[in-house]
Amino acid sequence: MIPATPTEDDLIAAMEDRGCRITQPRRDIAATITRRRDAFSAEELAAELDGVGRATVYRSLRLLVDAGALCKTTMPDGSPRYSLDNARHHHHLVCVDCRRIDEFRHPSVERMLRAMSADIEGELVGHRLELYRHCEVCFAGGGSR
Amino acid sequence: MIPATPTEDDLIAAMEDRGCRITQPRRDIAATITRRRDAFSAEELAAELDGVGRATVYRSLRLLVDAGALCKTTMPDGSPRYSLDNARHHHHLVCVDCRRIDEFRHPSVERMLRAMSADIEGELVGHRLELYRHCEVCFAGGGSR
DNA sequence: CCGCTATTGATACAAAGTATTGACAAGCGG
DNA sequence: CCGCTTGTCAATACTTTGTATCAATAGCGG
Repeated sequence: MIPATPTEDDLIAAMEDRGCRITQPRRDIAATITRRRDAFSAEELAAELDGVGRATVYRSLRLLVDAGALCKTTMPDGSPRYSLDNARHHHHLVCVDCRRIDEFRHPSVERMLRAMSADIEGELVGHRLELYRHCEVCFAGGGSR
Repeated sequence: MIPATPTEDDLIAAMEDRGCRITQPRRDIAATITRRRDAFSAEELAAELDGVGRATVYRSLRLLVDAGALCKTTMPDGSPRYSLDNARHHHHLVCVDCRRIDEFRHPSVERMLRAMSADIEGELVGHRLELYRHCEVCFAGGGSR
């Protein structure tokens, strides 16, 4: 079974599974997130959701990240963006031009982690890996402008 | 030649090399950074430097990161810490308990990047890799408390 | 020693959240 | 069906990690 991009209902189910009440603001947030295809910042999302408090947006984003339905990715400048979580375990490929975020999985990542854990003292508990690139669209379109 | 941990003079030289004036605040910052062995936050450093403005601390940290004398590392919660940069190209091994930051180099990282760049469209321009662990000291001392 | 200009400290502002608070409202217990 | 408990809400204040502005100062080059 290939994990597909989560739908609005998937997001709502993810919140339900965590024992949360399904409120109108949370429905609105789930709908708005799934409607857009690209990665977004918390403030962008809040701006799109008139009538939903900023704090509620942040709380819901954290909820969805904790539930594994969303990913929080770090841009090269350190600012965060959120995107739907498609696959079980993956890393992010971030376009430094258009800020598009793609997920990828590559066996060499796991191989690298295995190789390193043998050489590292203590116990590995997690990692963060992000790759920055000019995506194929931006690269073709002339990288510098 | 094995690159050693930078000294106060190395930090000052790094700033000089960038065409900066060597001022008393910058001397103080270089001295304070090299005196402590561990990673630190910008606010911690500013608190230790009475008489040096917060803005100056942040400006100097950026300068030293740009000059390659310091590394800015992201903790699992996303907050940044600074540490002296020992080696040319490396990644960070962050202890989630004591927040100690070690540098490491492992050929499998470069191998992974090479393997992936073949499978990735566009042009890779950078990456971020951090490994989180319980370090050998904290692991031995009983990880949970 | 003088003057140019980088640098400074103070302060305000910005971005990305978190904590608090009073108001609701949803579900439950009877 | 009523009332209570408790989760959630919007608004707002605060926090953290910086950056921008600006008048005053102090390096450095001659």
